[in-house]
Amino acid sequence: MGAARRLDDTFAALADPTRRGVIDLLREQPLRAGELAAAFDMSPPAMSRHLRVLRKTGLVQEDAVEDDARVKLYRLRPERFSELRAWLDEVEAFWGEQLQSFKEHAERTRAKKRP
Amino acid sequence: MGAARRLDDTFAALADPTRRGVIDLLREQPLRAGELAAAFDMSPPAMSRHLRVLRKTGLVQEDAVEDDARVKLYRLRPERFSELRAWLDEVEAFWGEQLQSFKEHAERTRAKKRP
DNA sequence: CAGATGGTTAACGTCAGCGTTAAATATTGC
DNA sequence: GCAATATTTAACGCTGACGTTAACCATCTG
Repeated sequence: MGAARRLDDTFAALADPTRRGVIDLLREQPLRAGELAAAFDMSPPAMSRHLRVLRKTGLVQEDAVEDDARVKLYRLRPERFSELRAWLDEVEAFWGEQLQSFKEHAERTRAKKRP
Repeated sequence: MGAARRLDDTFAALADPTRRGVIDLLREQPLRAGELAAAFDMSPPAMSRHLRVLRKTGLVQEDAVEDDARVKLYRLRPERFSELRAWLDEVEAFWGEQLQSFKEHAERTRAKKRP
């Protein structure tokens, strides 16, 4: 149940193009909150909330930088992506049975109509 | 660009728990629109719209059943899931470089402050 | 200490998504 | 032809997400 709720949040997080864009940028290098806001021509508060969403789902993580305590450096976190991959694997595990099931359902329906 | 838009829709489609539930059921066997509505204790119109969303993203496909032209049988369509997997692969391709990039960014920041 | 800088929270408006019921469309079977 | 069945479309209300600006907190710097 907890896992399902987390998947909800994960997919919702990824549904937003800005957030997917953020992930795309962080793929190459960690970036500061302000740099990300600028990259998407967006107000800092708006980006801040996107980052909160990504943090909450665990897709992203904020690190401090030793020189300046005001700066938050954001980077990706692999674990949650693995979870997503696990879901995909589970769904795709059943392709082979689809055709067979289709035939079975046809049988089932026909049987109901002609008992 | 078209692909990005489609990813938007795909993730948005999967963000809804009902629609993920539908996919979960269809994984085992194709089902009728009415059967799906009943399975989630939901009005037929509500389910109909969920199915429209899933159809639009191509995650699901509607087939006719030869006996009764009123009935629409829904089943999964593997192709779009592959597309999702491709996105995941792309994102995950860069894990190895993360640590290195982190160091580089630290350098970059420090250099800016002490030129 | 005063001002500037980096970031987040608060308050507000707008728009899109989800559910419901009522109506419409198409098909079946007597 | 006419009632029943399967599904979709239409119209309505509500709630939640996203963006903006203003205010707030912490930290750095001269």
